[in-house]
Amino acid sequence: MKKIVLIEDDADLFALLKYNLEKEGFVIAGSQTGRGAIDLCRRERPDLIILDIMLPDSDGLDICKGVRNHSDLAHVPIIFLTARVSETDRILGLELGANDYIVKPFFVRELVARIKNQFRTQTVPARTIRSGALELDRASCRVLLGGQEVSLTATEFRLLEFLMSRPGVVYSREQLLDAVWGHDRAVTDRTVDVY
Amino acid sequence: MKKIVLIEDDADLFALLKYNLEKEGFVIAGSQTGRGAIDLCRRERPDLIILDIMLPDSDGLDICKGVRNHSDLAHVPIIFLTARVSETDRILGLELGANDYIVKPFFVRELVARIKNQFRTQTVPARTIRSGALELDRASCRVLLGGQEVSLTATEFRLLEFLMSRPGVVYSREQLLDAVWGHDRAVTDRTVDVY
DNA sequence: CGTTGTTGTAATGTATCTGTAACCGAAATC
DNA sequence: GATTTCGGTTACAGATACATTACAACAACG
Repeated sequence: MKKIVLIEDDADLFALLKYNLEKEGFVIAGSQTGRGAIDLCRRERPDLIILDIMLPDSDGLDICKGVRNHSDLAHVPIIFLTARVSETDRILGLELGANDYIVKPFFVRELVARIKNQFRTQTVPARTIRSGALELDRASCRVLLGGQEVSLTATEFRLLEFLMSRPGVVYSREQLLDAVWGHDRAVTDRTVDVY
Repeated sequence: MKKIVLIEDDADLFALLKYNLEKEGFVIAGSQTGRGAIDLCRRERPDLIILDIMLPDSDGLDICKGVRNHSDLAHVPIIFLTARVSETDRILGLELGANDYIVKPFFVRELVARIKNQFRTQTVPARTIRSGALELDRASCRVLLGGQEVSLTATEFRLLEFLMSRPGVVYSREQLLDAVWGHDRAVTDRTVDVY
């Protein structure tokens, strides 16, 4: 199930979108203010973000930048809602990293089509990751060391997958807990040491 | 070996794609102009066509139409390259017959994945799948174990078919429910365990 | 050189997960 | 209308994965 964070200050539009997107089977977390939007995304780990550009308390583009600066969120597709065609140039400015936009007023059906399109166009992660004699197969959830299968538990596998997919990158215990154990964990950081 | 015709006017991108696709084992014939693209395809009889939408001398969509009007080429899958998300609507316009598209800039890996996906979805699924002593016949919906027929219920068969057609791949209960039971299921995930 | 804080590892208790049998309702079949 | 079959749920027991803790080794610091 794909999770979407929706940032839109207009209460009516917010409700309309939430209702329709949930009917489509998406899980919606949302906020009607820009303040705290990034924290919301960090907590919710959405698969996609829908962002109104004009917010009373902040600029959607700033939120976009903030999201992109977060290593965990940098890859999450963002679709902008904008009231003016004239803004679209700003939106698609390369380094901002918007993936798509839609101009108000729009048909919900079209937004849904664009959302699905984002999910479809996302890059497929490689099936196997290699590092020296170590080989990890995402599809079969198996790990080979020098051709020999290594038996791992689910958590061990997830941790190894996370690390191997970001070779050479150093993470704190906190970050590893967030990434592998999830945000709603109730786990000491010493657990990471053990694993 | 699959042959691909590549129509892309940007010389750098053309060379990059040609290099990478050949490394993937595809045979590449190509042109950096739209003029004569259809004749090229008629000569080369490719298994797939990659087509830039914006060409200096012609519109990729016209080439697409031309290809589709040729009985020999009508069935060849076409993947579009486009610079703008906003063009995707035009591309997917039904009667044009594009099979897929990818928005620039893209990862070569993703294009390769889409190409393979085209080839994969084209192939007719085998009538029987085998795994060790187990043999599943899609047409007759029968399963043999060591030549001996095994009596399965419909749901059991669908589940086994799903798993056997993707040997070695691990799925969560959630995924299996989606695949075998359908999205509008009203079923506990423990049901998967039982099956 | 002693103290303090940090990290690796094995042991441990527990909570969760998983396999299986029994059960139940609905639909199909006789 | 009775019976069978199928699909789904539930209960229970056994397995094991998980988080924690304790302890030892080590590093850091004064």
